[in-house]
Amino acid sequence: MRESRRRPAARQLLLSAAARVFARDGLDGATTRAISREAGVNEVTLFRHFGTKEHLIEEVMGRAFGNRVEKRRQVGGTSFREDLAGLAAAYEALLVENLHLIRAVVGEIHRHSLCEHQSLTGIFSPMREAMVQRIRTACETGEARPEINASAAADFLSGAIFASVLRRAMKRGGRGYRAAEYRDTCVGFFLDGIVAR
Amino acid sequence: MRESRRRPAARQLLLSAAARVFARDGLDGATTRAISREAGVNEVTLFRHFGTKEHLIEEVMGRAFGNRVEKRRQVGGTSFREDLAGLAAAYEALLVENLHLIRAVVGEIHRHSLCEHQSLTGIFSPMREAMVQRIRTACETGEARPEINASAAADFLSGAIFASVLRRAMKRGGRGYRAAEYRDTCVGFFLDGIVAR
DNA sequence: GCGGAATGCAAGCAAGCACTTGCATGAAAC
DNA sequence: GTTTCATGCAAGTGCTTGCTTGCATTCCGC
Repeated sequence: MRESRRRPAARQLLLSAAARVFARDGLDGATTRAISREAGVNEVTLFRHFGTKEHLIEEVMGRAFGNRVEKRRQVGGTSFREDLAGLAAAYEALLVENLHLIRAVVGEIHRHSLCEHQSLTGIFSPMREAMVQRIRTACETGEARPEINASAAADFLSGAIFASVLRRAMKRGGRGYRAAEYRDTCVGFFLDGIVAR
Repeated sequence: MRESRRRPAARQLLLSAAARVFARDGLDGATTRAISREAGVNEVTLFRHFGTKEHLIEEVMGRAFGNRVEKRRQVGGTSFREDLAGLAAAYEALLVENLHLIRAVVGEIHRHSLCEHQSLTGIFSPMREAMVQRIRTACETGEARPEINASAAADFLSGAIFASVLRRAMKRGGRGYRAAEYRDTCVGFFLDGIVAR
């Protein structure tokens, strides 16, 4: 990059500080003063680099979600069940890692110019795609019923994981089961259903 | 109520207007000016009634979620599958109905004094409880496998519904299937699993 | 060493914010 | 008819916000 010559320190400091402050205080709640203070940089420098707060938001979201290359979607397990459990665990870890930013996005992004699609596609799609692929393969190899809609199935499972992460983040007391335990239970329900036979 | 004598119009107008503006602009984004203008009352009246904006938020959330008596949890269907499908549809309708407020809560409530527990318990719990009950009954009557954890199962299904509502609200393009269709597919997965046998 | 780019610093501006004060009004309660 | 009380209105206070300006400093390539 051409802007990385000389002293590009401030820009990076500002971007990572902004991500933290956005996560902590929300997109609207985060002030340019707080961000620059967190970055250890003068507030003026923020505006010299990004022009407006809105541009800063766009850059932060783009880096956090958009341009991310997901490396975790390894599916090298032995069984369908193991692969799915692994994907569910990886997806949950990804969500937990970015939870505060996700909460900010869910609540506030609709009031900003940044396209909602771009910001969430980056974090939801890669993992979803991996699940869709694995389920589709399973349908072909006979591990899963062939008439299954792989996209809907992936949305179903990943949605349940997503909601559980959100629920754990909002509720004070626990729910009587631990995260990993709950995740495995979900994969079990997903694969076997709950109906007696 | 003793405060309903005389002219209690302003208070109710303010509460319903606040709910709309909070949903539209977020908790922080909503200004007392905008709320009072939407209510058609003077801004001063808002402060005379609620003292601070924070108290207003508490009242609105309490009325929207806390004191709500859920009447929709009728479970009079014939089969387990039908009952579950009905509960899922009712739950989704409830979520869609309050979606904007829920988004605001998810994104911003952690910055306000209002207890997170109270605000979300009211909207999530009643429907969840109905699901737990029905699943538990199914386990006893043999409609579902007896070793199923009814709480985890209800969280699983309702979580998937919740995430699908959020997903539809955020994504521009559709996903290739309609809401009802997807919901029924979820219930199907939930009951039967996706594994071939 | 010199020039230019990046950064810091002090100050400030216009706007918007939550919230207050003082006073007038009108309708209901007595 | 008088009192009471909810409400409206106009104005304003102190604070914070995003953003700007002008100028001094520091660092790096040439």
